[in-house]
Amino acid sequence: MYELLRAYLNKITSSTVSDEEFQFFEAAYSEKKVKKKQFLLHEGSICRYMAFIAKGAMRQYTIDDKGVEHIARFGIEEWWMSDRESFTSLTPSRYNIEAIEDCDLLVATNEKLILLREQSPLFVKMGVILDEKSYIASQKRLDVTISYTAEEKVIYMMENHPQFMQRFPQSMLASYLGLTPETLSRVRKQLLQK
Amino acid sequence: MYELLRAYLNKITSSTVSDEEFQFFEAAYSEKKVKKKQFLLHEGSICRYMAFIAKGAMRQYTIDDKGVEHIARFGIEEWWMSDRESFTSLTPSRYNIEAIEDCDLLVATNEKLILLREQSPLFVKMGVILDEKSYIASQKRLDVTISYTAEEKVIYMMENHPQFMQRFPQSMLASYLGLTPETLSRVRKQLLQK
DNA sequence: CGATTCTTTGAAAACAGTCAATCTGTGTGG
DNA sequence: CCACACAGATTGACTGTTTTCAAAGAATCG
Repeated sequence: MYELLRAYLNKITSSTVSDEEFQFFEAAYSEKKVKKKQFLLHEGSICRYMAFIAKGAMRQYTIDDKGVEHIARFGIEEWWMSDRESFTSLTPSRYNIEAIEDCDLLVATNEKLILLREQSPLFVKMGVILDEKSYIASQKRLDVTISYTAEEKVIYMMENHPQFMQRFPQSMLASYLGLTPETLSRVRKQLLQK
Repeated sequence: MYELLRAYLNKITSSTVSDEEFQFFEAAYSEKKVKKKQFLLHEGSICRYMAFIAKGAMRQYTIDDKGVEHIARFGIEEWWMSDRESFTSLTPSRYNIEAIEDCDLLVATNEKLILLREQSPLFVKMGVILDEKSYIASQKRLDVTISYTAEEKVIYMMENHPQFMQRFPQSMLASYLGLTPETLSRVRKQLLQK
């Protein structure tokens, strides 16, 4: 499991982490399994873990006043899951993080990461790169959400996140795109006929 | 002008920056004025500056295939403007950054900031805090955009960004919210009648 | 196999968008 | 300083897309 993290670290930082430096990662992260339909985080509690998905699929979502779920993000292999606000500032989270499939995770607490940040320059580098990637991704998603029609959203999803289309139920994909499940179903049908 | 940045730095990091450390900031940032309707960044060119708005108002936007403008963000006093992707990776930007009012800016190039990052721990701290804030803000905006009706969006805007409502033209506010100017106008009228 | 959950389909209603005309306010040049 | 021009905002009528509600069909799980 740690080898997956190691390979990911090398890939994302375009470096080769030494055995010595990677030992700090092994000390910081521990293995955790979360079964399908179980939660890594519940709304109202503090997010204790920053989790690296070695295997499986998860979703992070809120529930609004009307009881409607809104999916903030999906995660699959090689993605990170956490409510960063809650994680770093130790405040109660408004998000739920749920396993959609059985998951193998590598998790670290905030204290461990503070230590790791001092021990490993590559960890710091990874953090900067990830921040930037997630910022760019959320800008793009905002753009899509604001300006695309239902059909354009679905096409965008199929082209840019085909993995998601296969692994998450339609109703969740619809919520992610800001559509109703019925609309998503109809748009898919139309697109298949072309 | 530098005093504004200094006060901001103290506020955001909950610290008091020493004269010594702040000298590095003064060396890194230089003053720049941008007049109303002029651009800090044009689509297709590389974003050379990370700008702190000391005075004025700006917007950052893209133009899509159909020629429609989409506003990614607004900025007023004490906000930062830049296309971070272009700025750090020196790639051509797809954004425009335009002054909506005459602006007084403090700008730094990427090289200067790399240096500043080594000189000033407070600058690094500020960077982490800003990343987090902007990430949280964009998650929230995504939520609003996906799940709110036109009326809810306008109410959200009035409650959370009243400064924007006053300083930016309706058409731009509409674009920011993913509405047409007509719809924004109608919703405002309805709300005033209540 | 039965029960539950998810997806699809249909019809009607609500919502926001489009197009076009009018109104308002601001700034500019005569 | 006034009058005109221009851009932005409002209003109305209409259109089209998406949602809502309800029911039937398919898939999944114990």
